[in-house]
Amino acid sequence: MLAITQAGHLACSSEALGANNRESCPATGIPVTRPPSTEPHRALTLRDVSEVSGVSEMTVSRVLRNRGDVSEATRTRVLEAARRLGYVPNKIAGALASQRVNLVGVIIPSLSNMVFPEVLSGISETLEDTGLQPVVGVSNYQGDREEQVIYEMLSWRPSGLIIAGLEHSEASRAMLAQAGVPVVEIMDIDGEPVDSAVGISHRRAGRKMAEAIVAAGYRRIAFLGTHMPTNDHRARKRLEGFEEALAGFGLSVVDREFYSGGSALAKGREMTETILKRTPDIDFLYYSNDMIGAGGLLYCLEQGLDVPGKIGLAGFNGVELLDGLPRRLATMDACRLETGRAAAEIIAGKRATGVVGGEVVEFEPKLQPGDTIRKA
Amino acid sequence: MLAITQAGHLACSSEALGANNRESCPATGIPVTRPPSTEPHRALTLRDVSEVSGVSEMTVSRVLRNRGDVSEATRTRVLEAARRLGYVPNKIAGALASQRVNLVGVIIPSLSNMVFPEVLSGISETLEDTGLQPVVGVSNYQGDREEQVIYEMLSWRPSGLIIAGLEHSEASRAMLAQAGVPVVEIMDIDGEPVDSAVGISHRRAGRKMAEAIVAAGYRRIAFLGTHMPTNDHRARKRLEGFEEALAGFGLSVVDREFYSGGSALAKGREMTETILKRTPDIDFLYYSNDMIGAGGLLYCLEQGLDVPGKIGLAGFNGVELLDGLPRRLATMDACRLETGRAAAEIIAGKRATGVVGGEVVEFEPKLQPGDTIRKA
DNA sequence: TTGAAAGCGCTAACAT
DNA sequence: ATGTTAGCGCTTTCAA
Repeated sequence: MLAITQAGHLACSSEALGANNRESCPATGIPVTRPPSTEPHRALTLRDVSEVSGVSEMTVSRVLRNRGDVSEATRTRVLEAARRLGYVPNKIAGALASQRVNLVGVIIPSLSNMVFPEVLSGISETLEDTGLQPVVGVSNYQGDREEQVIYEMLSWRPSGLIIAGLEHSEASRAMLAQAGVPVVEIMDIDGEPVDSAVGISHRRAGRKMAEAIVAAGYRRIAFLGTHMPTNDHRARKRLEGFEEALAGFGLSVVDREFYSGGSALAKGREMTETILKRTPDIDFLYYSNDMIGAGGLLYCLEQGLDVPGKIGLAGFNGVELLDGLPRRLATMDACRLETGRAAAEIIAGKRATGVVGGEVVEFEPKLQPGDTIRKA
Repeated sequence: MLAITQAGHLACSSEALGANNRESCPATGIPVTRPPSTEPHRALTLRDVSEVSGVSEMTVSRVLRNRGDVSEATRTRVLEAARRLGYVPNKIAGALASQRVNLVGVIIPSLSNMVFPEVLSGISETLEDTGLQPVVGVSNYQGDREEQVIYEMLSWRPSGLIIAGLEHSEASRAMLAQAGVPVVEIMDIDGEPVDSAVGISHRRAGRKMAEAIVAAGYRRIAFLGTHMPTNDHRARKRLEGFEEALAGFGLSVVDREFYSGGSALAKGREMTETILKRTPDIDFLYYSNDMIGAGGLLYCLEQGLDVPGKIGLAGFNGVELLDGLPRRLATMDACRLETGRAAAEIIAGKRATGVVGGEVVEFEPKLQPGDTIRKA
């Protein structure tokens, strides 16, 4: 099942050894100066470029950063030398000296849920032309892990921090508050941000969906979602808003089913089968995400159920995937791309500002009725 | 659609200023307490902790890194002081002084294709207990962008670099070769790695699939995939291997269809419809990825086609998603998790080794026949 | 337009 | 077990 080949080749190129060590690649059999294996790799410094180009380190530094006035002649010579040597500046030293770091920490719970990579895309897209670089940390939905990641990131003194959610341990909140750089909490605005926040109100999203469902005439409504003891605050808030709105209509969720782990599509099928067998008169299935909703939809269609006539379905997130299903699942867009963009803009715009201000950007989740909810 | 609230609070606490927030007015020498609002945030240093705890900076440093012998009493006092102040070490300074950086650069083409986040999971899982931290860079399938990202990453002097693919610009290869740290090229081993490589042979994967298809008795075989002018080398190699093997049986691909962009599931449907209308006697559809394959499968089932009797289908990647489909699409596992793990192990195991060795780890892609290919 | 000196905050190496 | 000294490679500041 697993084959391992030991190639044991030497990554050797004459250029790799720098200008000041003439030697040949061992493979060719031509005499060499140094045995490569004993040569500890020494990274090039400004000094090397300085010596080769014949100008001071300071001038080399200026050229490489496009700072200050440098004569065209000098500029050319320096760039040429740097290129020839393959010089790569040491940002660690640069950052220490300048007290400036072009890194933005981004902390998300997971990479397996497409929702987060999508927000990331928005962030990285917006950061692209600001000279800032996102650095991603993953907390695995664990508070203590999140704490570690925050600590780790702050120790690199980034220009800003973007972090998913508003719920963090006390220690985490303390670190964020003291960070001295803009902090943007994303994907949820139902709560008290440490600094800035960008996202949608999940309570509101839940409420809106409930209103749409009731308006369409459904009454025996069930909820299906992830098992969310403490972790998935956003799903919990959505459910809270959902039930709150139902209560306003004198209704409540007639049954519910939870899962954790596994293929969401398959789980959606199973849960749907389970809940419909247990409570056959359900006329609407509200899923906490689109993938389980899609699984449920496939199940219902296979069973020949009348969707959306006898039974309606809705998910949450607005994932692109839904486009190819036999029927378009009703869902609600979580504005992930916009959220990522706005968060990045806050960080980018705040650079070099001493004052830490708080800004809350709320996006309005849009209902996408699809084909699985009756027209009102 | 978009609401913005300005909260404008100041993230300022007396603790943040450290123990020495009492200072003298330069002019009069009379002690004053500074108004917090005008206080530009100054990050705490070892020195602050040293002063508060009453031991030297060096000892504080030792405690914080668990290095060397420190008395339990001192240890406690230092930790207490650090905790109270909310001290977060400056890794930039630490890295510069120690010449060691616990970062591993990971460069992938995209985050939108779940394949890459999955490899990332394998990497980050394995790195977790090594003290190393992955830093992710995205190249958007663009060679020049990749070059920039490599440059940017190397300028932080990471302990290693993991990069998708074997095809890079000349400048990129030069940088990688000179990096002086282990470099692992992943997800493809058909080519000449700069240093180490981990992944599967896509040529071989294509060949294997062709053999399985022919063995099952299919003869009118079509290919559907991404439009791959220069970018998707892995898909290209797969197709090459596929056609090569077909040729061995005296067969060739009878039709082909390409797409780019959009929802893969929806595209899979469209392409399948198109190609089947154009060439009705096709008896096998080989897709370059599972998502378009799933779309095609849904289409075929809706059309009432006899799958796998009259027409067979296969995808590539072995994505978990397939589990919930009406029928399990035949596919080939690309060993993404294992690839991520092995790459991370190479980096972790090589730390502090001066020698640059090359190691090639090949995984064997496994055919998952599913329910869309006839039993031979 | 260019150069010299003085750190940035930490750790290695060497005292004590 | 703890402290002292001398940088790490760069940029800031000031001088020429």
